[in-house]
Amino acid sequence: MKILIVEDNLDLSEIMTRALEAERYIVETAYDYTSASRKIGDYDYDCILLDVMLPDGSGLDILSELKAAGKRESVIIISARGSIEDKVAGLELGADDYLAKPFHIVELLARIRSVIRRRQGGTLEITAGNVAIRPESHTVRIAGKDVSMSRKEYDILHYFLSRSGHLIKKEALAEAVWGDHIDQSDDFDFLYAQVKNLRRKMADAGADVEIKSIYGFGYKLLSKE
Amino acid sequence: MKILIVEDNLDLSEIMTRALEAERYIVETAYDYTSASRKIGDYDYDCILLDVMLPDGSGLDILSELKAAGKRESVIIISARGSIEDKVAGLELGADDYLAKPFHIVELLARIRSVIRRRQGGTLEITAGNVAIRPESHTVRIAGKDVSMSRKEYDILHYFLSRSGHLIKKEALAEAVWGDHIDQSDDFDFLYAQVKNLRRKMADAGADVEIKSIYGFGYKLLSKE
DNA sequence: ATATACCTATGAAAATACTCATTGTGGAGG
DNA sequence: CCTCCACAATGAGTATTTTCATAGGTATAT
Repeated sequence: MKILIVEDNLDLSEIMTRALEAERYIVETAYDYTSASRKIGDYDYDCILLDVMLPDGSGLDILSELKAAGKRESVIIISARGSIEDKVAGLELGADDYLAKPFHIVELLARIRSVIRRRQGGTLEITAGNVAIRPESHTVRIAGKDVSMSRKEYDILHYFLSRSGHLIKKEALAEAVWGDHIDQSDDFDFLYAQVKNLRRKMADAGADVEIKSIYGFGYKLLSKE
Repeated sequence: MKILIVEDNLDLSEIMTRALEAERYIVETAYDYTSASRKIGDYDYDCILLDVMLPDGSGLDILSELKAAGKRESVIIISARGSIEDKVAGLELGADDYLAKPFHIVELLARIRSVIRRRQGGTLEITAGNVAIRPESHTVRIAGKDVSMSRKEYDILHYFLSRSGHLIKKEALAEAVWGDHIDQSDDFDFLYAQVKNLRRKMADAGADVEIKSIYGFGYKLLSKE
């Protein structure tokens, strides 16, 4: 279980880190909006602890970005001022829980456990148009029908769905799906081949979104027409 | 480029983090021996900045573990006492560079660049017996001859070589090579199949080490007879 | 407009990876 | 020592992934 702590108060951040590591979570930390945003883009976490007040921005903006990107991380908002506005705003933006400072570490641990448990039970879907994948079951539905996908096809579709509408660079996609086995000298034939198959499967199944090519960069998942 | 900072002084750690992130490195931090050791086991970094004095152990022990595991991370030792012993001990244990506190951030950045540059040039090998792989070129040599390996075979061999002589659990191997696509309900047929092929290739090529089965657990790479 | 260079797409062949059914093997308990 | 059962290995069949040769597109410069 991988947790990201976004908190600019170093003392508090350290206390939380130690407590969570003692519980065998894998912990990473970010101290400001910028680095938090980058880390969330670069990695997948199971849970994010999000301070609202950051030196260079609001934690709530990170939350919006996250949801806009269709990412599935659970988020617990942590706010210094026990203010109702933050709580409401946070939960409306899709946060999973809220915790006001100061709090007891055991309280935090309990919330994390509960949030993670809830998430695993919930039939979480990532969707765009009539295309949906369920990471829990590794399953794809298009236009209401289950469609079988190979592993690479699934991985690519997952990557597209979690960044629906955004520009997806070939290099980033390759890195995400194929890992570090990519020589820069390589061409992207292996990628083209998979994208071709994925496109065909999506079209055959009647998907109302499609993988557009962006010349010189990569792809973008957009609704048809 | 992913860098791990192992440093118990939070102020210093934060300063370094900000400076490195500004240079577009991906930064993670650990504040003690235990969590550093775990993170190094769980992830691959390009460079590790290692403080010698940690609350619960010595950074030099982390260095030894790293080398024992055959991992290829570059390490820069950072020591508070500008002591000669630490420097000598660190470099003897295979550290790539040494930096005494206090230091200027630019100095640190220069060292990191140099260490990473050097590493990319160097023809690093991981070996056991007459079997060697060169991660840079994704190449395997057995008994002096290049042997071609498929991707999975290479990955498995890499995992074995970096843990030569140690017990390797099936679950850990599967996790490392296949990633998260493993249902616990699954059997390990896919793994058996790959191990079989790898064994045959190694034997055919005349390797003097072999993959032993450890009943109920997994495997171990040992010299023949 | 046209040429050009560079991207991207495609089908088919080749290589690789996985599954399944079956056989072999190690070790605990009788 | 034998039996049994879970674990591990195997070969063959199937599916997936990659490579290769070739063709089709897109932007830029002429």
